[in-house]
Amino acid sequence: MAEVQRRRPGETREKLMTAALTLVGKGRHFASIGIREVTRQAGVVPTSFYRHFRSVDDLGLQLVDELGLVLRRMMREARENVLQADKLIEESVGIFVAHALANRNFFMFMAQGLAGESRAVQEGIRSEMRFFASELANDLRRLKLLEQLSDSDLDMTCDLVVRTVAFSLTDILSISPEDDYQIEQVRKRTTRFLQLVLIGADHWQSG
Amino acid sequence: MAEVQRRRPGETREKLMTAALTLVGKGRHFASIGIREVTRQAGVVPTSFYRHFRSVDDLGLQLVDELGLVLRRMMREARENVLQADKLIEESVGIFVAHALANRNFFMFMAQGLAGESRAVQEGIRSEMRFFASELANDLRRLKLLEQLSDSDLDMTCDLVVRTVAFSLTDILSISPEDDYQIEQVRKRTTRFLQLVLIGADHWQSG
DNA sequence: TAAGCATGTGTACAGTTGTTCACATGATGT
DNA sequence: ACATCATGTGAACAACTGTACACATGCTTA
Repeated sequence: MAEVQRRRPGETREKLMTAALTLVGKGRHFASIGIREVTRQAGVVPTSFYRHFRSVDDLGLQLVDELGLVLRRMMREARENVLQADKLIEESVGIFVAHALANRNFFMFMAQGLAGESRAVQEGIRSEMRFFASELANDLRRLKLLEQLSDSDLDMTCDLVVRTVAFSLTDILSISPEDDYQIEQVRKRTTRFLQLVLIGADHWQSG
Repeated sequence: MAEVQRRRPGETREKLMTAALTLVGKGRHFASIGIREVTRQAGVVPTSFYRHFRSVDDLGLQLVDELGLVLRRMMREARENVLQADKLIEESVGIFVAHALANRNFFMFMAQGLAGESRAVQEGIRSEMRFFASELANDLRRLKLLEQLSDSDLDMTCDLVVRTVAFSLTDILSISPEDDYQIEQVRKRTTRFLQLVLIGADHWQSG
């Protein structure tokens, strides 16, 4: 009676997750999305939702995990492409902006989640940011940059860097993706922000 | 038949706005709040809502205006209390944290709105932040601080300061208001962030 | 082959939603 | 005094919501 279901396992699960992201990308806020809405967007019957998620918040939590993967991919690319230290900031910001544009929906979800309504999602994203910051600290040590800073001062600096970049996210996402000029403006401004921060770190407790 | 209505004009309007803020303070996200929910919280019949607002988004817009007043009060207090330049950052951060705790719901609304679903609210909050940054730039000029910076570099610096503080907001709001220890931690960290930024600005284009 | 499991479907239902309508009240201006 | 206005009320509606249930399908393992 029903359709033939020659589908690979987890297909509907994926459809539901991308459906949620699609809705977010369309401007809806994650906190205002309902089960029926997601299933409708995914082209699936409402009941199917419960086969994979306990609630929309649960789906959000699993999205955070995938967000982690996206961030890790981004870090890897940055590490492969940023070779000389003098262009480090510009290159990194460029890669970040590119990823933000390529995974717009994911990053929108992230920006929303920071002040979202699910405490768990909030904590998940926060934890991803901490991880990102600590990896950044490792990289700086490896590149022998800011060597005079203590571990805790370096951590603070990286924390500030990650925050600054994260805030730029809201700038990028509020711009139409085709508006190259404005994107370029944000890229430049973010680069200057980070330069300012790193100059500050360089003179920290020594000026 | 109905109750006697010896009420001053705009009373229900206020009740509705504080009701919305109360819901936000209870952890709900503004984007997921409905008309009936607000009116229920305000102890008013649903129809009354339309007497004052076109929609929940409209109410949000008017909340942004009031948020502006809160921010201006905060600025005034900072200007009155911060006299000597050497304690400027610590004092300002202290005042900010105090206001964030005192007007928790308002600031939660602000944090949510930055990545919210109403483009208009988003733009409103962004504009408040710009205003705040430009006022800060004025103050720094008046206090003869960072004099060597060009106007545009000073603007950038102030922008970064405001962003950093705004991000700290999400830290503060994710902490229980009674957890004095954690609040103190955030205060210290934010202070160090700003010191880092200002040191960077001090050496900008000169190191 | 048969049993069990994961996955998907259709129907159903009670509760909630946004919105409209006709009406009641007190204040205001002429 | 009287008409008008701003504000508040209650009842009603169709549309939508989350969730439960019984059932169908194909895959896996024995």
